[in-house]
Order: sequence, then structure tokens, then C-alpha cells
Amino acid sequence: MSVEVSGGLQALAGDVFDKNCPSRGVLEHVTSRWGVLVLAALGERELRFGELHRRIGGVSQKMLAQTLRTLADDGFVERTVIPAAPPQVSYRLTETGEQVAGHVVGLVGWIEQHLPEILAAREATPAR
Amino acid sequence: MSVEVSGGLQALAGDVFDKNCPSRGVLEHVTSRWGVLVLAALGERELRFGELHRRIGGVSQKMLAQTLRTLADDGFVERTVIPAAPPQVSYRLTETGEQVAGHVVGLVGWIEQHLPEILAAREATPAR
DNA sequence: TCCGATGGTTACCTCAAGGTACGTACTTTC
DNA sequence: GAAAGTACGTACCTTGAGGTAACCATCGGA
Repeated sequence: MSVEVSGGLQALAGDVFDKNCPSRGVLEHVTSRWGVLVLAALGERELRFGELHRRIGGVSQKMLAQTLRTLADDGFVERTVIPAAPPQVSYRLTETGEQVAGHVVGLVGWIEQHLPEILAAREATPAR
Repeated sequence: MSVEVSGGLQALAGDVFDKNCPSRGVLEHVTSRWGVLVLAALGERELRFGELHRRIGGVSQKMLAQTLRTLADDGFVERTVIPAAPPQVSYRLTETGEQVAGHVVGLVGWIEQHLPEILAAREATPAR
């Protein structure tokens, strides 16, 4: 539950298997239905709200805004408002955001590439 | 939407940004609330139902069974029944399962280790 | 002059994820 | 002989995630 850190100070590491550990919450934000896709999209490049909305098929404005807000609260995404005449809002990953997104992109990429095998396995579902 | 594969044959790779791509479904199984934790737990070692139930805090028997079934259908988990007098059922990752689990474990581990920073960022939430 | 794009917020409603509780069939333990 | 563990399946019910639609303010273009 706890790890020693360089300075000799003690920092608490999370334990996702613990029902009450706050890491559970963070994990759920990151792996949420739209959270994964937002992180993956921003992993490619900085994007504006409308661009994200178009990039991520099927997401509603409401859920996109909500997801972006929780990811921003956790410090993964930075929101920048350009005060122009139709207001422009841009989203990019923070430094820690880049790191989580790295893992997420890896996972997503693996799934995309191995999709055929997985679908094959599914249809070969024995007996049921 | 499609990639060239070694043999010159064509295999379809997924695109998670496409609303109708089946990779969406697989992604949701893997990143589901309990799916992540099951994969992470089995990434350590083979486990029996009861062991999984105790390891993953807060999961109900129903959801554990359901999650294990979908992961088995996708070919990530293998179910082995040892016909004994209280029946014993063991779960382990398949080869493809090991690969997804690798990514999942990486993600989970990163979150556990960086939890303090994330929580700090959360409390420093500007303005709201 | 009216439309559409921009980036949202809010109210309202639905459906499905997920929890609780109980049943099952057999066996060991107290 | 009663309780508890093993590995679920099923029925029932609640909660909340998430969709739809309307509204807002401002500006450029047809």
C-alpha cells in the first residue's frame, strides 16, 4: 500500500484491487467509454472541440464536454480558450496526460490490429 | 480501414473512432469496470473463481461470472473445470489474453504509481 | 435579414449496468 | 444435523450513464 520514494519520504501508491482506493476512480475516468477515445484522439495531436466531436464517432456534445472536464480535473487534459468571435476552445494532453495516453494508445492499437483474430475466436465460441 | 499483410492478402484492422466498428465492442469489454481488473489479476497468475472474487474488492459474483464469460468469448480467458466434489473452476489468460493484459497491467500500474500527483492535480482544480 | 457554425449548458427521459437476494447440488466440518 | 464453502444462474429492483432536444451569444456570409 505504500512505497519508499527517493527522498526517504513516504508516498502512497494506489491499489486498484482495493474497493476504496481512489485509484479506482481515476481508472474509471481513463477507461470510461468516451475517456479512452478522447485520450487516444488527443494522443495524436491537439484538437478543438468540434474536431474531437467529429473524430470520435457517436459521441454527444454533452458526453464529450463532461468527459473532457473530468479528464481535465484529473490533470490529463489542458483546456485553452482562444477568445475569438466564434469562441475557439482547444484541448491538449498535459505531460502526465501524454503518459496515460501512451498506454491507452498502445492498448487501442493492439485491439485494432488483432481484431480479426478476436472476431474469429468469438464465432468459434464453443458450445455456449 | 484496411491494411496490407505480409502474404499480400488483405485483413481488416479495426478503427475505434468508427461508431460501427466491432473493435468498439472489444474495447468496451476490455476496459469495462470489472474487465480491467480481471485481466490485471489474471496477469499475475492463474486464479480460481473464489480467489478472483476475493482479490477484486467489491465485485459481485454475478458480475464476475458475467465478465469472465465475455472475456472468454473474446478469447482472452480460458476456463478450466476440474470435476471434483466441490467443483473447481480455474481461469487463466490465453496467449492473446496475455498480450492485452500486458497493456492493461501497464496502464493500471502507471495509475497506481502516479496516484499522488493525480490527486494533487485534482485538488488544485482551478476555479471550476 | 436570416442561417449556420462555434462551444457549450440544461432539462428531460430511457435503458441497461450492476447490486441484492435466493436457489442449487454436493461435501466437509463443527 | 446444521452451517459453510464452491461456482455459479436467475429474478427483481435501483441507479446512473448517456441520448435527445432546446437554448444561448456572437459573428460572417448568402
